[in-house]
Amino acid sequence: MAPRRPTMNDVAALAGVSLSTVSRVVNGDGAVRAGSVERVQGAIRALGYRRDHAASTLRRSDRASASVGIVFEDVSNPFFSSIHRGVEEVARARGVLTFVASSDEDPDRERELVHGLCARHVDGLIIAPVAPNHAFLEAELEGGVAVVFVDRPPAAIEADAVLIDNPGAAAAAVDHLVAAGHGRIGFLGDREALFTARERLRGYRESLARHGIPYDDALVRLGLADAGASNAAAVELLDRPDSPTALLTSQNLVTVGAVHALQKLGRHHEIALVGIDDVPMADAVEPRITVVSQDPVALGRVAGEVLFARLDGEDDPPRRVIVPTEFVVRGSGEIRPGGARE
Amino acid sequence: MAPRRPTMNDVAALAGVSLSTVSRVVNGDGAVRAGSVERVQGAIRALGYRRDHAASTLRRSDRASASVGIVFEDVSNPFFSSIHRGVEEVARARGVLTFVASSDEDPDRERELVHGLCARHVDGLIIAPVAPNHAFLEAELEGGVAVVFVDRPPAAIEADAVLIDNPGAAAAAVDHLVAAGHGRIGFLGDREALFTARERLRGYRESLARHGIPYDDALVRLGLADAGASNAAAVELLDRPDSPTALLTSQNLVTVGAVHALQKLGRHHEIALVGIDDVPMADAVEPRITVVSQDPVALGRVAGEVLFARLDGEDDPPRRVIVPTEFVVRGSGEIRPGGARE
DNA sequence: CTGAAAGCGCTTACAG
DNA sequence: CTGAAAGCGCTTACAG
Repeated sequence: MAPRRPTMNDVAALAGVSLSTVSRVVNGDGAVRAGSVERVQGAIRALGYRRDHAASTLRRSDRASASVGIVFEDVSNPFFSSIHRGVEEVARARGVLTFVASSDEDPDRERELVHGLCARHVDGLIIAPVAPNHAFLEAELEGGVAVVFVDRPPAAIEADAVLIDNPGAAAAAVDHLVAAGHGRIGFLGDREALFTARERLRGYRESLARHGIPYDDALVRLGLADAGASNAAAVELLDRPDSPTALLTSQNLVTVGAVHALQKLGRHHEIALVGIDDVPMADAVEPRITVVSQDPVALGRVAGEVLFARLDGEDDPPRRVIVPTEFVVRGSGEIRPGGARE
Repeated sequence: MAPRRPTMNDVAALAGVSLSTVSRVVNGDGAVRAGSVERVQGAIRALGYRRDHAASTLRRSDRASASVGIVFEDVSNPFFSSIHRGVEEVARARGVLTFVASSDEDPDRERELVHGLCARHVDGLIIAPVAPNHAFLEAELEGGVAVVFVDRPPAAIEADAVLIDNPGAAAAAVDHLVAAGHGRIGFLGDREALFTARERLRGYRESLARHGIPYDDALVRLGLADAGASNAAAVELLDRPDSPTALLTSQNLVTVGAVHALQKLGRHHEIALVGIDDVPMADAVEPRITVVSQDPVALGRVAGEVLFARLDGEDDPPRRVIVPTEFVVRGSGEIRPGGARE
């Protein structure tokens, strides 16, 4: 069977020094004679020794495991995998590895994942939260893990959060459509249980109000969790009397569904559309899709930086960091009522 | 500061039993009196105790940590994040958590990641390899980690691999284009250093040969690592005298770049295109994109199943599992030479 | 059914 | 500069 991996003891024996000395060399602890260092390093090479990180973590005073956990709704959603990428960039610079898991929007599963991750001694946690209450994190925080929320703030607990200006993004989209002459602007949104969905809806309403346009429930469809649901909702909405001349889609999958619906109906040159979140191939579609784009890699990078700042001992009160969005004009948002191009 | 997390000793003290008994209860080891079980469970609840997984791993005989490591080229590439999703699905059913990291196509980094993961005691590894040689894994394999390769086979080492039929996918695309009447079929491919790129090119050549079409270097562009490079290559290729009437794009980012190029040139209704790998929004583009689609979630699921079978003790010789692809006819691949639709 | 003791691979005072 | 010893939180024989 497997010939046991070499341990520090094996290295010590081969180098003819004590375990302590090997530990000092491995950790670069300085106070070791040059000759001993060489003998130890020779033994390490000869045996192919590598430190057992888990054992090291167990014993060392700071308990740092050089790993962090990330909990998303769905790791295969490009929005989240890009956030992961951003976190990884800053983690890598510190030799930190990342666990990544999907909550599938199940609060119970989110909690289980957090506990599983903490049981594996992650130094910190980055969470795109779904649970309505994160008080269960209190114990972990006291245990020393750092936690940063991303995309959505925590509920019932104080912690750092890295967000975009959700109402602002929706309002910018409405402003843009109003400027193009639209008065009947439909809103296709995700489930209201989600913070981002609620906040974007709020921005939509507030911007309408500022423009003196009455809010009309008949133009709003919520609870769209995937492209299929969005597609169906768009078809239904556009089939009604007094249907909207423009659509605001609140999220990338919702945008994809609405674009499909417009293509299917042959009304993609007639109905204006502005999405929140960029979508892949947005500039290969006809018309090209105007969006308020987030930079998910930047979101992840900032979340990672905030997390590591905490791990480095920063102890300011919890803060909210807002990562800027960008308005990307491409064509679909510049269609005037009736189908003319600006 | 942080009030130390409760340990098994704290539970034992509160429950008035020994450490061993607590361990038996926590591990469901059976042979404990019902009354003791209750007292221990009460203490666990009262203290909010949760087992330290890392310490448990260190001591237990099988050394299982209930975590696996995944190494991809780039975690934010949807192809890979979908594979991750598939792995996660089977891992979740076993309470296993996944580390995920990007090699960025750097063999050195791939090796470092593997070592970092093994130092953190992963039970197994799933790798989409970039290194030209994986002999460095030998030591880890002997140390007991299971390794499964996905998307590309290992080099210089025997291990399980989960792949698609790459030459077959490319050949199917060529067959389809030839059937539509094309004789000059361009090939846009990724770097030849990649197994998949080489194998798809081979399938392209073999299919041309079967159809009696001479291979022409002037129609082939390789080394396209991203959409931008592919875009530029397509523009350049189509600008030449005797340019192709159809394109075979060997990978999702390459397809995206080529689609952009065709749109930009206004030749998307004239030049046929078949891609390998599906792309997002493929059916929202005009014409809709015909592809040989892989199922990356299935790739990940199968890789996970093979990995866990090994961890369960299966010791057949290393095997290759081929996950089927699907030919998805959507429009772009059915354009005839000269631009007519089939 | 239960407990005392050893030990997983490492780090960290403590002496020298 | 170096080593012997204790101990991180747990599991696992071994006795009883």
